[in-house]
Amino acid sequence: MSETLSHKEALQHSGLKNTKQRSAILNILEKATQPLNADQIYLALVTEKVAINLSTVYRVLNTLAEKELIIKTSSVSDNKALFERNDFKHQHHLVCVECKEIILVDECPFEEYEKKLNEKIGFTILGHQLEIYGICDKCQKRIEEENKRSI
Amino acid sequence: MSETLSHKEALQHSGLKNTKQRSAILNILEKATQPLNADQIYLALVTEKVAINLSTVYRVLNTLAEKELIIKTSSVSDNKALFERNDFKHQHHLVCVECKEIILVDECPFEEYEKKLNEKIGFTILGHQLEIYGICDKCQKRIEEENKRSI
DNA sequence: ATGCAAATGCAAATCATTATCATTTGGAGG
DNA sequence: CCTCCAAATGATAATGATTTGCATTTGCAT
Repeated sequence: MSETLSHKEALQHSGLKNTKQRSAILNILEKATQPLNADQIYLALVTEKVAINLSTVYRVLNTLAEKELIIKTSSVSDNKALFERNDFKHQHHLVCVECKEIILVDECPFEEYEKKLNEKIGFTILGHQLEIYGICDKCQKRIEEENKRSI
Repeated sequence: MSETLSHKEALQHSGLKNTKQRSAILNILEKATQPLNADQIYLALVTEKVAINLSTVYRVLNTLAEKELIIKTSSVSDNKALFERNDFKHQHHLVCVECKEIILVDECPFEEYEKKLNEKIGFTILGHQLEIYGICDKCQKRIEEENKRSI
């Protein structure tokens, strides 16, 4: 299976052993459509009958994030760290305040902006993290329906 | 003192009592040059001889954030919530990865970007949160000095 | 001045995460 | 294929960040 082969290579390349637990966690994040917290990942593993300790989940996640195989982010609305696969694509999160779903988008408006900041403040930019809040298409439609019904 | 008068009015306007603790916390955040976590706020209050319980600090911060008198943010590098005054100005954080200082900037590149997202994905944007990582001017100079010395 | 609901102090509890140590495992090397 | 050992894990305890419950205090309307 070429997916686990690339995990094995990625782990090797990072000087990490290819353990069942690490591979399983990378698989979970590979399949996920949005960033997950440690507990969600743990539950997904349990659901797939992978024997693992929650403390190991935390340790593995932090290790993989340190090696940049995955990305650790956070969310203002939660007091929990979030993790997502690192495709080495540059993406941002759209967070629906209704259903809490996170939509990943590729567009980024920063090139010009970062140049401007560098010139103006002398700040050497290494990266950024952007979360956009709003309401997704689905929830907008649902809310419109509900508004119609309440008339 | 017109500062505490405006706090009193802001609290009243939000349906909250004007307690010593709330006023003191708003003052701390008013004076701060960057977002602070609960422990930093608690220590600043203690330093100013304000008698308060840490659990009250948490409670007051969450109450004020709920009423949008202050803003609750988070930082990926910490497992701690951050709080800052809400000037109703639109600002972003530049985070120096060296000294951890947070610099507030007014510039925002989002108008065009948000229009584009709305058209493309049908996402109704209500707001965003942006953290930019890099190295501030001061630390760049210090690092250059150190590099010169190590030759 | 009074009374009452909101707010606070305090301590305990909960939640999210990390540390410690005994045991297991991946994989290099022979 | 076997051995050995350092890395990794399981299990549990601990820690740090935050929240909760309840008795008491306080802001403020009357």
